[in-house]
Amino acid sequence: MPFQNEIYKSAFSVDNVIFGFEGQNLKVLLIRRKDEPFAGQWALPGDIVQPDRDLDEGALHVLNQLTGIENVYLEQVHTFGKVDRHPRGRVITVAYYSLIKISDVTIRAASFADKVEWKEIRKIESLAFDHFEIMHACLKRLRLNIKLRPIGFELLPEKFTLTELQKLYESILEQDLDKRNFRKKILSMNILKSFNEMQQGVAHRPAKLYSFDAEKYEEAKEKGFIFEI
Amino acid sequence: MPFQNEIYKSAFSVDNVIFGFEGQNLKVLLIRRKDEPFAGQWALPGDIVQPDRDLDEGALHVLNQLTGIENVYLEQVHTFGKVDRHPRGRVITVAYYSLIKISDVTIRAASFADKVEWKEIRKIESLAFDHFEIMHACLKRLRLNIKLRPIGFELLPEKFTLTELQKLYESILEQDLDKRNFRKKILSMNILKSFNEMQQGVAHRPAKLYSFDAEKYEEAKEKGFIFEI
DNA sequence: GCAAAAGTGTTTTCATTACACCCATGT
DNA sequence: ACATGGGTGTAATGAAAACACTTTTGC
Repeated sequence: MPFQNEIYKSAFSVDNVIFGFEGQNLKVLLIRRKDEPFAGQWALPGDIVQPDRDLDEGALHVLNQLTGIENVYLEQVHTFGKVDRHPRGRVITVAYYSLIKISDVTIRAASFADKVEWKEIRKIESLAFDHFEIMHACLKRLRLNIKLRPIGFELLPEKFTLTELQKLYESILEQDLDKRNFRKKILSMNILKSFNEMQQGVAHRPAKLYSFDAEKYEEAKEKGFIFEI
Repeated sequence: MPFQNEIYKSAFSVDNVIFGFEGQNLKVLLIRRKDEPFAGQWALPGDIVQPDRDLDEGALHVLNQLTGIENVYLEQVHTFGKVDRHPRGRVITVAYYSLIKISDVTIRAASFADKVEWKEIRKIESLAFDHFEIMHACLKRLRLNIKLRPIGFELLPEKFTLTELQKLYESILEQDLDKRNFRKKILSMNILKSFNEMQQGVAHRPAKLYSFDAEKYEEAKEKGFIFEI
């Protein structure tokens, strides 16, 4: 086998596009690389896959190192394997995205990163390796999935207002939605539970708080309900 | 590192689910394995990825070896990497599917296969490794994509009748479609060209022949047309 | 009392569904 | 002449889109 004795001999890695939502903006968790190649540049968090670790576990491990959290929505998107995508040799990478609630985590630097930060996705202009392309492939997939599965809630705090949910959809889909139609549609699905609890300390009429009701959703699904925005 | 000195030490491969359509049935091209493990069993055609070959090329190479053809619709679906998916060590495999016109090709055995055959997808009950699962992941993806992109034509001869097209959709989606509504929808898209040519030698009124007009489709797409069945 | 976002229904428009009979050909 | 699939239109239904004003709070 070729490359038998090289460190970077055909290796595979996982990269994880970690999405979060804050202040009406979709964000991505990036690291600043400590080492060459691309030292000092922003990149997606990723890691070489250990021979005794499943791919999904590898992606979760990366996330766990940066945030300490364990249970998150994770989805495999695509595998990038161009021969020359890594300057040091053949590295095939499996791209994942995760959805997390920014307010629930505190990020911390990891061994492979010098700095870790949430970046607004719309302001990112380039990344190390082919990570910019990877990020966009994941965003594209997220756009598709968020319309067909109730995963948007993964990005919001446990309790949220309907307007927050709408803003989330608008920022991911990059299109404005009609307030009345959006609320009508979501509420008619019957997959939210509401509380007798209101938003606090806002300088306007406070909004009602809701949360996603996974049980109701499962029941509805049994009966043939199909989520669609 | 485990598997350090074995041939199968962390390797990656591609597997290609090659779909074809014949006699109102969706089929898949399978090989019968010559060697252990799983010698004598049916499996998806696949190969180890050479270090100097892109993943897509790897998938096309497999197809080319079995059929001799080169230009086909190819799509990456998912990467399977469970630690124990291969009995001889860690092998991560990238799954693709291809769509080909059965009538255009003659299949031939390849070095790694003892026999190569088109099998009706509905009659396949098990495959070597985790190939059954892989095949179904690809079928699921095909079902999704065929509704959103004009790729069904890849499975039909250059010229086809509307009923053939409908049967193709019905067999992939596993649901019956209304003849009048189907024709209305397809024809209203304006992405087919028709010929003054009819089906020959059938014991009923001969049907008109159509083919997919890629140019018209591209033009329509520019103007915002979105294919959807 | 003013600014700011919450909350709420009705009408119009368009796409989807359901449905049945005559036509052209081979045997 | 009969069997077989080809070809065609209209009405009913339901989902999506468009649209504007009143309410509640903090300051």
